[in-house]
Amino acid sequence: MATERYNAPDREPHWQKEWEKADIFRASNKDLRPKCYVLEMFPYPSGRIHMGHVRNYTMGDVFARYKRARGFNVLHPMGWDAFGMPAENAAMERKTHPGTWTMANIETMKGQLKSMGLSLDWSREIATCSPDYYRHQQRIFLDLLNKGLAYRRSSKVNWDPVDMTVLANEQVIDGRGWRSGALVEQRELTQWFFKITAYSDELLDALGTLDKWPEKVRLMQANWIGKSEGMLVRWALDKKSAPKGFSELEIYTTRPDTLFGASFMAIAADHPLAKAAAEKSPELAAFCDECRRMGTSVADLETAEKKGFDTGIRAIHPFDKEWKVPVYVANFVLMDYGTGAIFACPSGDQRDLDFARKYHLPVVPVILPPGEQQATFTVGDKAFDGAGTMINSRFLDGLTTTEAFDEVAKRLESTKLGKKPVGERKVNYRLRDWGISRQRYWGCPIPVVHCDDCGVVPVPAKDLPVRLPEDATFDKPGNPLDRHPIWKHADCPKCGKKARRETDTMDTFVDSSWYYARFTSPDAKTPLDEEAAAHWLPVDQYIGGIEHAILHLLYSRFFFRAMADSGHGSRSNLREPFAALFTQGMVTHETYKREGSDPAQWLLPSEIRIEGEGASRTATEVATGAPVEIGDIVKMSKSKKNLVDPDDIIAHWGADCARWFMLSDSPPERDVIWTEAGVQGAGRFIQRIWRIIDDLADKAAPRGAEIPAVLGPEALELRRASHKTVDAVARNIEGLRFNVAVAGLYEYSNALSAALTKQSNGLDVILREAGEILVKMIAPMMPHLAEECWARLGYNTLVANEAWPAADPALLVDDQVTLAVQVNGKRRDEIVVPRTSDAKAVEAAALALESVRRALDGKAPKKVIVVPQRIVNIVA
RNA sequence: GCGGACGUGGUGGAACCGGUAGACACACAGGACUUAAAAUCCUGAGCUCUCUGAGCGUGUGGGUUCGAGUCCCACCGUCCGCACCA
Repeated sequence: MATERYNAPDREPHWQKEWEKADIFRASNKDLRPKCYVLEMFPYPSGRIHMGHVRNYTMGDVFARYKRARGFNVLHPMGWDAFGMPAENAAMERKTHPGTWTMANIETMKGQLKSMGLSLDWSREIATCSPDYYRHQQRIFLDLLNKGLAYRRSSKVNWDPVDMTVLANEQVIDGRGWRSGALVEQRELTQWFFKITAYSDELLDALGTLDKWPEKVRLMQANWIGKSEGMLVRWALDKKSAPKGFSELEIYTTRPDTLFGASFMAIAADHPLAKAAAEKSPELAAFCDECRRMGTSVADLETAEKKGFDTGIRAIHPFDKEWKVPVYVANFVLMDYGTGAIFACPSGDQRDLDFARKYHLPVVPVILPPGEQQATFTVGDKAFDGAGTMINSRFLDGLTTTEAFDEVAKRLESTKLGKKPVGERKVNYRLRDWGISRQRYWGCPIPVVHCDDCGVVPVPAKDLPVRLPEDATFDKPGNPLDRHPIWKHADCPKCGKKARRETDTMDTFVDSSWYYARFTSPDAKTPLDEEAAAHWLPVDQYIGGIEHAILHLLYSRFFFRAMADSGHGSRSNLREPFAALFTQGMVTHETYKREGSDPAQWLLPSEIRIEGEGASRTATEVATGAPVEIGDIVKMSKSKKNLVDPDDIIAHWGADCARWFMLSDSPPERDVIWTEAGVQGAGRFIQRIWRIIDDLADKAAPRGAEIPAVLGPEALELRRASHKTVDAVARNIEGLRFNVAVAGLYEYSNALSAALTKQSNGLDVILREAGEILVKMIAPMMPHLAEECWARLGYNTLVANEAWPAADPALLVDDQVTLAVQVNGKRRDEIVVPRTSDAKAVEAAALALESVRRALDGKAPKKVIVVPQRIVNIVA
């Protein structure tokens, strides 16, 4: 008996080589077995993998390996989201080329991923920064352009005047650029857009079909799309008060039913009418400026009170020429939603009510909430925005809210102002088109040329890819493509005259909007091989972080459709790319900072030592012996330095240990706390499995031994446990409840070690079965250890190629069942009866119990409820 | 403000469709082995009490039910998302 400890760091590379030699994870497009496409969100090659990657890829790998064992033809590819800002920043800081930096990172991280023992098909590897990838993206872009799904328009951007670059909203902090600290300007810039709004309804409706997506993500996307059904209503302006050239004001409302509660109109500071009015009033102009400044900072918005300024303009109520309503510029009205103008009904909208109270504007209740009396109903400081009965609303009085909406719509649609109807029904969306222009180097070039005569001219398909110039410079701010001496000079493909290349590159979300589809045919001459796409797609299980709930996942859903509609679909006419989505939680860790440091000086977990337990735990810095404060448990991050390096864990404990830890205890969708104790626990379990198999290999019957017809009780008990566990673990892996599967495996190994000390008829044969079952069950989770155990059991094959063990249904049910016995709902005892006992026999057995008689205290039971195989409840 | 999720031992968490609450693990305590330690193995443990028994117990308070962690209502707390969306 070899009682040596299992040396994971020594054995893991061996098995990784064996898998590679056997090339077992390569997926064939021609395989006839049912397919299963398992995908984890591909990483940005930032330099090294982190624990979040370890968790994400472990989950995907368990699922992929399990599905392989279940006989599926599994596609499990990996690639690199390789374009993006950090590479350019690194280029600036270290004077390397973004491409060099990125490729070096990919090499490192690929090695790290390999050391995790993932069952990946590396033959399909994609890096989005490779011209072999982005040439196809450019091709798709041109086809979208052709279909009108890509277009240019002027739009406002956050401009950093120091870095000379456009910033995303999240890069603007307190009105300043996140890197430069410069005050961000709002600039009008002509930008490229994708027409995602053309799919608003489809994207919203199809959410209903994504039943294997988390409800939370679907809800977030639905809110993001933000569909509302309302009306556009044109209000005539009182001629005497209106600026020249303005005769009406068009507003958007979702509550035309409350039209008779109108108290004032409110328009955005950027509304043309506001601008016109401001020309004559310096005070108004000043107010508008103030509103615009507010727009930059979210923190200001949160605390800002509702403010307005009376323009002096009066609007005429659509149902009453004599009724004039003041027009205010208000800081809470947004120019880019609806028409940038609203009518306000204070009794039905809290915001309007606050405003009306502040400026002493009329508040007329028009909806009587259910259960209220009109005579006594008054509006205090709470608006009522629910459904009810119309009051104070002339011809609408007595109608329900919905009926009133329809009635107003009907009347406004048939009334004319000028030549057009006063009102029309209008569905509005919060969703805006996707701006994809980035004034940066390290992204996919937008393949068009600007010609003075011909305008925007697409680069002909035969000239793709438009490659990034290798010799760009990164020594100063601004767009390296724009200042490159020759790159942007191109001849117009149409007329041949000198023209300028587009110097914007695409948002990296474009790259990740179709990589999953490219994996199905990574070498195809066209963006997609429609046969391969039809074969593999949709992705059967997609796994990634919740932070991509909206943008990446919504863009991908859009882009996949847009591709299909511009000639790059799958043969199966699929619309949704991801059939099932799982969002895993973050990896968190305690934080450590030098005592009394302010600003905090954080220390790495590896730089400190912890003593004591529980509340009396203290930490000191290893290098200096200085005291260290133990802080909150938060997401692992560079800034808090609460990082554990996967390489260190793998080198010391092995990949299986890291994988097992990631799967244990915490439900996968919740955050997991990385602790040293947890790693040790996982490490102990690995040794325990090894000892069990080692011991079992000596005690068990030889391979292929027949299971005897009659088994001793211990043997039968173990056999039942084996088959029950197979069944439970399978169901838990299918449902991605890895922590529950892990608990089942712990329980099973307890049963197995106990069985190893027993004697029973046929036990040796059952031990052999049990050992093989155990190894096959841990194989998806701890694949290296499983191979080692498989070899110890006498095989020279790979357990990675073995089928998942079949659970015998006959062994999943027991002959005897234990029933709890309750008296008046309180558990008093339990009885063991044959599973097939009838209710009468169970009742008799329960009533005969001493504990039951004592609880009944001589009283006769009123009623006895017997739930077969579950419980007996005696009602006294 | 709106929307959503979640509250279970010292800790992470389990509990299928309303049927024995606390599986499994971590931490802890005791024991075995050892010169000793580590490792390993065994045992114990929700809380309380008048302790061979009983009471209480899944954030709080109600309700439905023979029976509620699970369903319903109200409240409290924590976390997340969106944010003046007309």
